[in-house]
Amino acid sequence: MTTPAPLLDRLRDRGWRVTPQRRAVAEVLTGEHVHVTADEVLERARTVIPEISLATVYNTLGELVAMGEVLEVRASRGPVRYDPNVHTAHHHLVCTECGKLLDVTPTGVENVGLSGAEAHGFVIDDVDVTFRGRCPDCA
Amino acid sequence: MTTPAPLLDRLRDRGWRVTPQRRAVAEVLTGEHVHVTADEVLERARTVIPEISLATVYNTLGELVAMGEVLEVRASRGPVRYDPNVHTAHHHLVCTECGKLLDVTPTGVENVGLSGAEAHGFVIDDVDVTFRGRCPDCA
DNA sequence: TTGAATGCAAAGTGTTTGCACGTGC
DNA sequence: GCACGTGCAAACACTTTGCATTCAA
Repeated sequence: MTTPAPLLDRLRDRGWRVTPQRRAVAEVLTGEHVHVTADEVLERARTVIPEISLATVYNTLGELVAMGEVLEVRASRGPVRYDPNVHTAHHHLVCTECGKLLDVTPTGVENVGLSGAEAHGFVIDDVDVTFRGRCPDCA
Repeated sequence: MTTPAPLLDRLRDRGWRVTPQRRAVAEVLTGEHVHVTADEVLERARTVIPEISLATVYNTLGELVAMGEVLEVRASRGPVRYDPNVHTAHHHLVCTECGKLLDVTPTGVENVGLSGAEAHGFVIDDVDVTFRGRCPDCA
């Protein structure tokens, strides 16, 4: 139905052992769902593999994050959200009241970076820009 | 020894009931300690009020955050850090390996903002910019 | 005096881990 | 076949909560 996840191919190439569970998690993330929690991934993966466990979901998500295929997004409260949209630069807008989370791509922030001296010797992997406020419903 | 916390005055003006515990927490945050955890605040506050409880520390920190006097900083793992430096615009640099946390004030990022349309009707309170990477020790 | 703040401990939430069993390569 | 992945449940780290007691104003 959806596109046949090139994600899985990439993972196999990296030596990933492809199991039904991992495939299910990858498929959930390949869909259009933008910011899912581990529980939501579990719930959706269960429609394909009813016996998949939360531990496996966490394991898999953790590996995907480590491989740079998925981004962790933490709002002020509540569980971590996983964002499979790593290939389009974007930032986040989060409601401190209800936790609503939106993508934003403000103009003029794309080139946020650190000069050599400012990096304090760090190897920078990524920059996370989060706008906090209250959404129309909560304000 | 340090400056006599105008923070407390500000809080009293806002109708805060000033208790020894709250004073102790405020004093910890008035010091030069940049990014403290709730436990560290407890530990330091105990040197003044040995019987202060963790619950009170959390209560007080939560109120200070709600009042905008303290900022919450969440690294990838571990407990929330509290940053009393709200009056100088700055961003954070965090090591994804060991959790080390540094302040940075990169040039050219000060005016990060959202245009009306981009805000999606949100009332923006603040912007949080976090650079993630590995520190010299971990890289 | 009196409502707000405190301390304690128990409950909660989200995530990680240990280990026996199962399975992709 | 064997190392790696899985499911389960218990452990875990951090934070919040309920309630009787204390105390700042």
